[in-house]
Amino acid sequence: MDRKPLTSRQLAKLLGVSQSTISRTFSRESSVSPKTREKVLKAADQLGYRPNAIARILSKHESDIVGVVTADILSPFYLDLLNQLSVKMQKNGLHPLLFNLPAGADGADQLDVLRQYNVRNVIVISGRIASSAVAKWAEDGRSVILINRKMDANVGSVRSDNTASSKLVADHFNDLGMKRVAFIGGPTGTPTSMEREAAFTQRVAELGMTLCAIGGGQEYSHEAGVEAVKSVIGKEPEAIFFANDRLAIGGMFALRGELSLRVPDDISIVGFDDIDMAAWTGIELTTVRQDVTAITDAAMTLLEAAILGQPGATDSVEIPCALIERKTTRARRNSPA
Amino acid sequence: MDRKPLTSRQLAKLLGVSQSTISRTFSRESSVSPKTREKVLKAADQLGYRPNAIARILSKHESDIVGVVTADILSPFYLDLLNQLSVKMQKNGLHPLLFNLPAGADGADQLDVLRQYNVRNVIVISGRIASSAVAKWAEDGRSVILINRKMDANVGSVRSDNTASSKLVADHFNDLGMKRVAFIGGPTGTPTSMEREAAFTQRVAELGMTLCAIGGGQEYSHEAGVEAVKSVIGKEPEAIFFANDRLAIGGMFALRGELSLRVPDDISIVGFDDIDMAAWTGIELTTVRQDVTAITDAAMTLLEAAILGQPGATDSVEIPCALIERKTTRARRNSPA
DNA sequence: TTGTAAGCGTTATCAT
DNA sequence: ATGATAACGCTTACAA
Repeated sequence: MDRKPLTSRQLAKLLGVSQSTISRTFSRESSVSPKTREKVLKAADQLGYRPNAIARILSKHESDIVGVVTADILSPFYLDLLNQLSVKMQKNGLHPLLFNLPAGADGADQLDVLRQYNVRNVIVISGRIASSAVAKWAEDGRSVILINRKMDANVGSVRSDNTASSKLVADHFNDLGMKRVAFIGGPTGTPTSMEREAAFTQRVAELGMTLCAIGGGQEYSHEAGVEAVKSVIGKEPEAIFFANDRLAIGGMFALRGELSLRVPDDISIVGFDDIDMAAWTGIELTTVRQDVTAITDAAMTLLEAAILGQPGATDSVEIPCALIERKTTRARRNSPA
Repeated sequence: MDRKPLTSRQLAKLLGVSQSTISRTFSRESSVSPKTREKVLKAADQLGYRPNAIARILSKHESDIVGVVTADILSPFYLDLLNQLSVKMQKNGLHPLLFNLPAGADGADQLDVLRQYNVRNVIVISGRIASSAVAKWAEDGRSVILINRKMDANVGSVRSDNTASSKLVADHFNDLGMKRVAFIGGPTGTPTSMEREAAFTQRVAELGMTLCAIGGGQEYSHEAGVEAVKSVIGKEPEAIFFANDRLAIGGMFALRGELSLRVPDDISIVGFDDIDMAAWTGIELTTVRQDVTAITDAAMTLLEAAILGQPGATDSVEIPCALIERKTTRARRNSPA
């Protein structure tokens, strides 16, 4: 019923103090006598007074709203990321204004809107946003933090270490005695997928295994995994590394179903991400775990630096991944290993 | 580099018009001559002027920010919901400010924050927010739209029709010639799960089948599905209805794996939601589809009504669900059907 | 149609 | 430590 919230001016009048006194008791380091501060705080609490955030933003030119730009949040991995990010932001008094890029959008419009809201800091989870838009944003004194994406521009980024972890997979296959291995990638041209492929390929060669096939190139979807496996199975790989878990699980189902092969007895497979499904009874996929907690923690650190104007805000941090061995890899049959 | 965005006052001076003229050309139905309007628009475009949203909100007391309160967005179903909701909001010039309730939060604080931002409209996806907080919000002239949740208070809601669709499942089992069926629910006390159970139970009785077991009561998780199936299998049900797809898929894996039963040859199962996994090769779960598109469309309709102050904003709309028959149900063995 | 001026609810800079 | 008062960038009567 109290349609109009109390303003600082009204509260001030009620307490017989000046409006600035109210303002001061609600801003950090300001000079108010403990006595009046307490009086104000108590009255505010009783009457339900809250400083108006919009007015504060207008006056201070800085808001505690943080733009979060995403696109195609299909994967549970992104969900997890968004989840953790949003609770951590809240814990720090920051509020995520969400922008989900529709098909075809390059993010420039969205950043424009953010600018209208006096937002200075943005976290980008989507790979689809245009570099030029990001660069322009960063140029006029605003900050952007890229997740799992790299850019030359002067922006912060936090990414999983695709290179080291993909080598881990090659090493694992080698330990298992594999000779012929395959890679199944995500959409052609995706930096992430390309990095994983390059590192895996290189390490495979170093170890003297042969990369007998490369598949994928479509979407990061279950069905793409199914199809890719079929296109690759003719080359008789003993082990397949998939660019993510969805592909891998699709591949596993195709292998066990239509192709009548046993995983891991006949063929080993490894995914990437460690989405929660990967651990499920009946799936138990060996995979590379992206440390979402570490990623979001790092992102928050960069964000805090950006807000405080500290130098670290444009750091580029790389988060190590771990190989989680579950039940889809096994030593090669007839292998001495 | 242009750290300070152009203001309407500066633009006005540049064009030799008054500041209000600028304001007027950017507000809907205002009296500006076509000539000056065009002049202003052109200059604004060239110089990159954008009206400052924060100042507008402060002045107009209404913002195009919409609060979105969620919790435990684990399920792909919620992901889909959030995804669609966010793109549809954007399409209407609305911006979702995301609040992800941390464990133990009842949402009151989050609504308080929203109030500080002059936001009037909130969409609640979480079942965890306290009714009292919602009621209080609705009372002081603000609107809330509940998704898949019902409340007595004067608030809008859009929900899937749990009752009718659960009966559909019972009918399906009956058509298949089943005699003994079971239900596996979500967390005890969850309204959604209770509704599904009640309707299913009632219809099962009406059709003369026997409900031989009720399981679940833990989380909506894969592992809970695995465990629940084990606890229920002793009663020898011929078909099981799960309160959601995650449970059902967990149950299916347990059935096919540890329990060595064939699905659907030995036992039929049906889920709820129709998350994308349900359609995957190798899963192909028969399930009740929640029409996320219809749900989000309805939510947007309510939202628009709320914004325009129209009466429909507190409607309670129910969205029908469809039974999607895939490969986890089959006529009972030795059944005449 | 256009301009003037008074808010909107803060913060910040002065005095006192 | 506290109180005036001028921004902040807009919207909106009211006047011209």
